[in-house]
Amino acid sequence: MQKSKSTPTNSELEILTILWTLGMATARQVHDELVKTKSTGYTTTLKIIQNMYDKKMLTREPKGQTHIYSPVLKQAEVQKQMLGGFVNKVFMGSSKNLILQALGNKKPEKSELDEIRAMLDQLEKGGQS
Amino acid sequence: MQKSKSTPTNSELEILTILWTLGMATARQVHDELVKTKSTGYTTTLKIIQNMYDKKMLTREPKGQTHIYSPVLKQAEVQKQMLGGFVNKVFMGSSKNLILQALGNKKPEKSELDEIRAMLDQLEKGGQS
DNA sequence: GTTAAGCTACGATTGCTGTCGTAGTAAAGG
DNA sequence: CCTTTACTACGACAGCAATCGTAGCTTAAC
Repeated sequence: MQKSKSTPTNSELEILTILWTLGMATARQVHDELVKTKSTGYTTTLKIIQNMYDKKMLTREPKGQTHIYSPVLKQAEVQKQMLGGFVNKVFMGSSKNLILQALGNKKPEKSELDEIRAMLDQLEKGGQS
Repeated sequence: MQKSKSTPTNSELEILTILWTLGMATARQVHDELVKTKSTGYTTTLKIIQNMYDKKMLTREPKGQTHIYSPVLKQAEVQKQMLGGFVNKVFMGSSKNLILQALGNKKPEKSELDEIRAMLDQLEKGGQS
């Protein structure tokens, strides 16, 4: 019996991030990317990918004797869900405090500030809750 | 030999959050608060608090036959450190994307938008990178 | 003084994550 | 053919977080 939903673990997230940039990939390809940033064995990577497949976080199609994996969820969806949990746990549900803290931590580029301002404007214009 | 730093676990964070609002408290007081939001046994709470004490996340002073615990780190410090890790893991280091996502998720109050705007202004005025 | 209540401290246990070794299979080289 | 290489699938294990039971101590109650 395989587990259903839930939030990805750290290792799973690393693999998802790679898949989001590659679009789809074999376990070997993912592992080759992964090894650039951390030291780990191939079977470890494969095992986690298989777990993710069992959890239905990934789909796969056979290709020769191997498989090509693709993420089920879009990056933005996972980010949204994880951010929601994070703001609840760490910032007691206050997005505002999170944003202020994020701004204070490391100062963004001017162009990024402008983007954020544009978002604020759009929110305000766009109306209300 | 006890472990030193690191980021608090979920349960530890729940307890820290309670201690940040209470300032200081006995294990019993913390547990009474905790039980309002989750179902757990007293010894479980106590054990986690003791772990936190061993890890030096809390200080304590004896009071009668019990102890009064206080958090070592300020809430903002822990938030800052956890936010840093989170933005790296989930948003590939982009604070901007995190902020945009946070704004998009649930729209803040007008007053909060203003606060954020003020922060933006201050950042820009203050001058930086 | 004996019992009850409340607390601390100490294992023991469970579940999950990450780690890897190994067996088995299939293709590829010589 | 036989060996090497590359991949899958399975199982075992360690570390850690969380959970709780229990023993032992101290104070209050009767």
